[in-house]
Amino acid sequence: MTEENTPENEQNEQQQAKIQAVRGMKDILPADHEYFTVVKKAVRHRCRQAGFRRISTPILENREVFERGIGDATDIVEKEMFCLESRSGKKLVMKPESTASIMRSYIENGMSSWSQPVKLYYIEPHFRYDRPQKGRYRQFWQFGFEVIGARDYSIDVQVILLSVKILEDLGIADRFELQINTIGTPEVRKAYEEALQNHFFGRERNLCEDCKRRLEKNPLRILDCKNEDCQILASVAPKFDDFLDQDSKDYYEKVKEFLDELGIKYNENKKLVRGLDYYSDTVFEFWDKNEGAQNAIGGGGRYDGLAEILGGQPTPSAGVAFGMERVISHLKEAGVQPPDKDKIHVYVACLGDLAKKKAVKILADLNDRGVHALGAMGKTSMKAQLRMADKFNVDWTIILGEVEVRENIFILRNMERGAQETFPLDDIVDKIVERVGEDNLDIYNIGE
RNA sequence: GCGACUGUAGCUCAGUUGGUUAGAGCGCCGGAUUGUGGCUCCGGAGGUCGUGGGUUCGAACCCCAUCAGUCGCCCCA
Repeated sequence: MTEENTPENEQNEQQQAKIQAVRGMKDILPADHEYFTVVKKAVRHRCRQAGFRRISTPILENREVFERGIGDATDIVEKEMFCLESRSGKKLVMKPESTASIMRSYIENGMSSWSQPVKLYYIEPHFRYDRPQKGRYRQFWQFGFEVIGARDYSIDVQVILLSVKILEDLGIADRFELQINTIGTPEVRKAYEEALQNHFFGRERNLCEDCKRRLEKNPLRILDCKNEDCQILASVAPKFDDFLDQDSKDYYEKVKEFLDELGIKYNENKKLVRGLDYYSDTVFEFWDKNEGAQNAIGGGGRYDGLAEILGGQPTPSAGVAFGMERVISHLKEAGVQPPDKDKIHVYVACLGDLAKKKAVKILADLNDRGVHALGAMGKTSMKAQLRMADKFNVDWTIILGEVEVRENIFILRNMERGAQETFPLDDIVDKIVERVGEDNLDIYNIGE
């Protein structure tokens, strides 16, 4: 006997190694989807009301879209992108966010010829090669909306308002604090960045490693660094307010004025600098009141310069994005219960093959009329089938045995009371619809 | 990318100073007189002790590596 043929090895061959999900990737199970559905509906509802139309961009983009759009010194581009290469050697990336993709699409599809501004919303998966943690996955969903092709503080405010409305609809608005700031126009920012660089040049040794790197490409973010030495140096750096031009100041004042008018509370945060380069003027984030900047659930702002960076005409725009998983974890913490749309109304229990044949037809007829019905799922005994009916928490169980089939009748059992009635089999669909109630039927018509 | 902690059935966890066939609760499947759920009782299935090496007469337990998760940093949704 050779070693390969021992019983032990045969067993090993049969038992395949378990395969697990890729790091940072999570299954969305039915129970999770109930929450996703709630969020998606809230988003769609509010976006449609405000005249937004849905867009989806491909998961794969050319790497340039984000290197140029987000900025190649940002953490997202430097170390958080899922990069891959096409067979012909093209540098591709799984989109880490949607704004740059949507702007690419806007330019490519000639949306500048649509009525301006173009209002778009999205609910899409995104990918970041980051270290997984709670509320931080390598594949995660974001919803967001963009108003492309107009510069008007009322737009910035409406974007914020829409965000607040969705959070209110979901019942979690009071868990967050809106942080706002202005980072000026691209021109002002550039001048300020140069002044900052001049300030920090020669004092690099006092900066942390990250900031030394930032100094070259994105000095603005040194101000946001949490390192103590960096903060000390930053505190004596040129003040942004001295560089901010009157137009941006007025713009920012108007944003605040309009927010006040709408009764939207906010916290002015001079240190708020978003991690994506394309922002200008208004920036904002929604922070967890308990955790602060940690795991912000959403953020956005104005990005007037993005279109040009991506090779389009000057196209001032503003938008916002939210993390679905983070929103959902707040829904769960807040005890928000999603409605049970998967509720089963009727279970069909059958005995014998003839009854089973009838049951399959009855199930199809009930489904057609909008009744959520289950049955004929491999259980044979009446006990097992009723137990299953109970597991699904149905209101009614149809009992169809050999006797009933022969006599062309069926038994209808009220599961809560345990009472049973007998009816002619021919009336079964109407009878069930009557008991379930027209209002509870699940009917979908295209075009309605 | 850095640091710390964790990893035993589908889930939540026991598992004594390393010592024979690894346990519980819940869940799942089935039974408790002939075709009837929930409660109760009884029974059953299900575990390469994350994975791979090493130390040892002997490892779920000790060591190393690796994978995954959680927390913190960084950053963001």
